[in-house]
Amino acid sequence: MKEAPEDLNDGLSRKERERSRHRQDILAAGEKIFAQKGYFNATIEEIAREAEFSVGTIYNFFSNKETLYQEIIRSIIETCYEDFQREIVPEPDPVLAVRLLNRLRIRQFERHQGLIHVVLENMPSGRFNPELMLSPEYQQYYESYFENLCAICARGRDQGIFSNEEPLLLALTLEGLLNTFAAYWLKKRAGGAITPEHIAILDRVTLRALGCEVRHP
Amino acid sequence: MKEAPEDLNDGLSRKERERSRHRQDILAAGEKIFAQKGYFNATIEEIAREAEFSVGTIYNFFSNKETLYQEIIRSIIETCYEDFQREIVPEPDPVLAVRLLNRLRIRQFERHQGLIHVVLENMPSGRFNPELMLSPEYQQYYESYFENLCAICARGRDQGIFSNEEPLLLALTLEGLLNTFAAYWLKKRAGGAITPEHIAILDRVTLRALGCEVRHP
Amino acid sequence: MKEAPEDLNDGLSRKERERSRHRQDILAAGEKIFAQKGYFNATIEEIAREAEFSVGTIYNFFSNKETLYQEIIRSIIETCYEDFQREIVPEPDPVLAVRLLNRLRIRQFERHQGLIHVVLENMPSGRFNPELMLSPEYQQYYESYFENLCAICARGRDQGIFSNEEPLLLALTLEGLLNTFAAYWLKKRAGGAITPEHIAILDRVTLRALGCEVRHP
Amino acid sequence: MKEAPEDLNDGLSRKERERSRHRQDILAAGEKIFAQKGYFNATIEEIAREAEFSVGTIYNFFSNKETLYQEIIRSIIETCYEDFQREIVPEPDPVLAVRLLNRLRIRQFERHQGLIHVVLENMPSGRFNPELMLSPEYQQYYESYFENLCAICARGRDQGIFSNEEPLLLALTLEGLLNTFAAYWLKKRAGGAITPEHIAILDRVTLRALGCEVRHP
DNA sequence: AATGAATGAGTATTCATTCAT
DNA sequence: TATGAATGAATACTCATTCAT
Repeated sequence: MKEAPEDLNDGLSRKERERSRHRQDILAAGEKIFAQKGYFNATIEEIAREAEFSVGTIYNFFSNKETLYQEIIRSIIETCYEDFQREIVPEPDPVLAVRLLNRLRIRQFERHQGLIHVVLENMPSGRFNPELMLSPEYQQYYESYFENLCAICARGRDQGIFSNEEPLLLALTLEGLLNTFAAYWLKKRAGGAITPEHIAILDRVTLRALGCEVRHP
Repeated sequence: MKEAPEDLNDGLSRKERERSRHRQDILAAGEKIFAQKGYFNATIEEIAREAEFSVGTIYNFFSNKETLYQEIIRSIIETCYEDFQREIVPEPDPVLAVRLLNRLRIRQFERHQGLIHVVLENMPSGRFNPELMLSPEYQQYYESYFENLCAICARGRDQGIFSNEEPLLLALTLEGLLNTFAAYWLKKRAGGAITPEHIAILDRVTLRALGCEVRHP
Repeated sequence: MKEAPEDLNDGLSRKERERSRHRQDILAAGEKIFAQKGYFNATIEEIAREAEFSVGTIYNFFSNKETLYQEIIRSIIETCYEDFQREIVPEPDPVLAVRLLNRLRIRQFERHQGLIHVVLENMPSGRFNPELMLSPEYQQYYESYFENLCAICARGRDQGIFSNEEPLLLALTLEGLLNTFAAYWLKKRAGGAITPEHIAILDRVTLRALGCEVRHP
Repeated sequence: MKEAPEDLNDGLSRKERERSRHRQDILAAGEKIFAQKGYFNATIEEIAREAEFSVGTIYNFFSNKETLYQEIIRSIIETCYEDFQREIVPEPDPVLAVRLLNRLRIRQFERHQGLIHVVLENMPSGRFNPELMLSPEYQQYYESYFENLCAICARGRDQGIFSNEEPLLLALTLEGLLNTFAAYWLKKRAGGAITPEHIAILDRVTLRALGCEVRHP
């Protein structure tokens, strides 16, 4: 009878579910430590301690430090990407899409604090950083993301709402402002969170930069 | 009379000049290797090889790897800062100042490729990166830079040329666009340099984002 | 029932006992190499080779060379101190106590050959040696040792057996003679061990110096 | 005319005298630094700084660090030996000779503080120290010193003043007490020097240990 | 002779990775 | 599977010694 509810768990046995949970624990511990210390200053031992596993167990799940790191980043990228696909892409109104993206990005910055810069630096619009080695397979996410972002901008432009510019330029504009303001506020905030006022500013700034006159700011 | 030619060399003796040159050579080698590999993957031995000195000589000039790195970054920051003070700050016309800044930043990106991200991430508008440890003394450059940038934006706003926004927001806008576009073009370029067309786009995008209607640049 | 045999091993598991044995092996190897070469000429690599472990393993047990050295010296000091407390202190007869101390010290010299000088030079009666850095925590052993030694001398004096001198002076006298003769014989001996004749001489010399007339020892 | 006085300078030219003086300066600087830090922690650079010469100049006078050290120790040994030959050996009265030796040794301890232990550890009665490598040529000084010391003790014994023991044992006794008390007082003294009272104690202790009854202590 | 910059062999230490239990 | 002790390659850093000026 104990086995019955497993049908609800993606068809995984108890063993499999446990293994999957352990894997998640290690990823979470890794994200925490890498975010605190950076890739080179983090040690497997410390991650193991944080995950409450032994060093050897880490290696039962991930073949080496590099792989563990890439998996963590991959999961961040995937989560960010999926959020974008789910929350932003289906929105037909370009202005609303931008507003939603502003909110989403702020959330992503807040949630992934110490590692978001790795995601952003590997974007086409991110600064080249020789230390941050992302395997090329992540490129597909970035390309798809940018295509969708361009599509939104193209729609805005074609509807005469945004400037009559190449969509890619509009997308870069959006990215640049979004990331710069979010980074600035998160660095400055002394314990305080991002407020609705911040969001309002971000909406105003991004929309104006896209060439869209904003009424009541 | 032996002393005469020295008057032209900052009053330095040949020995002193040679020492200064060697120091520069090491800094140049360090910049090259750190830019290629990043701080942690660069080794003193490789830097020494690049500089055509022995390992020990590196340590005669810099007390450790960290110090060498900080000195390299410091010199980049200082150079960037001085260029800004000399070329941009004295310009009374806000629009022209922005155009000049666009050109300057592109040059800085091109010149310092692999390390410019360290400078930018330590700006108030840069992303938090636990790996990029700059000693707090550089803060003064950043503060002064931002103050000047805000002053330019304030002038533009007060003259009714830029949007009626807080100068700090205008400055962040400018920074965000500048760095995003420069990074994008430098990552994409397949050997090709930044062209005047790129600069024209940058002028158009930044000025529009600042709220300034541009006719035909 | 599996637990039964462990009760006989200080309650340590096999793993723990093995770890403890390895630690002892490293300490022994360290004592041997440090004794042969001295602190600065000994290398961790050589100690590791002697202990039949890798370099890294040494560092799993001791955080650095200095600590390893101090632990070795500490264990010698503790052993010497405990022997003294067990064998000498309880002896009520001052003359017999001195005789026993003579024998004990000779044994200690023989057993710790190359490192006994570190112990002795950190005694209040030892020569100042800037190279021999013992952490101050060992002071307590020395103080306690000297107090006990003084107590023995005081008893001998009060019983009219030793000279009517300050006990401290008697203790220093004893120390000086003990160490000087032991050192001399151990340096000179060409393979030969310390003989009963040597001990007899030591008894005669020390007791006479303490002011105690010896008949036929 | 300036050259005339040189006849009084061992027939050395000004050049030669200057060179000799520089050599002495380096030896003095070396003694100071080696005494402070010990052989391994002292650096040639620091000695050069103390001597107010460059590193290269040190090597013009001494072929390497080891040699410089040995020369310093040699000069201490020679000085100590010569003082002994001059002040103690000619004294016919054994008791007075011991008293004079006590005073001399205290002076030597005071003068050579940080390096006297090197001299003493290389005596036949000194503790074996693997770190202190004295070239075997110094052995002659030690042998001659001990022979003379034994001769004094033999005289005292033959005159019925000292115990009827082997002179070598008497000599070791003397050495042991002398060095132990001197070391103790020098370690303990809080700025205060060795006083006449200390000397009186030393006389009493050494003479009693040699079997010589002392009247008014 | 005096200088001090350059050299590079020598070593302590770290830490990702392995593997026997 | 989980463990954690053992491994050893990699590297920063030191400092005695050399040598061109």
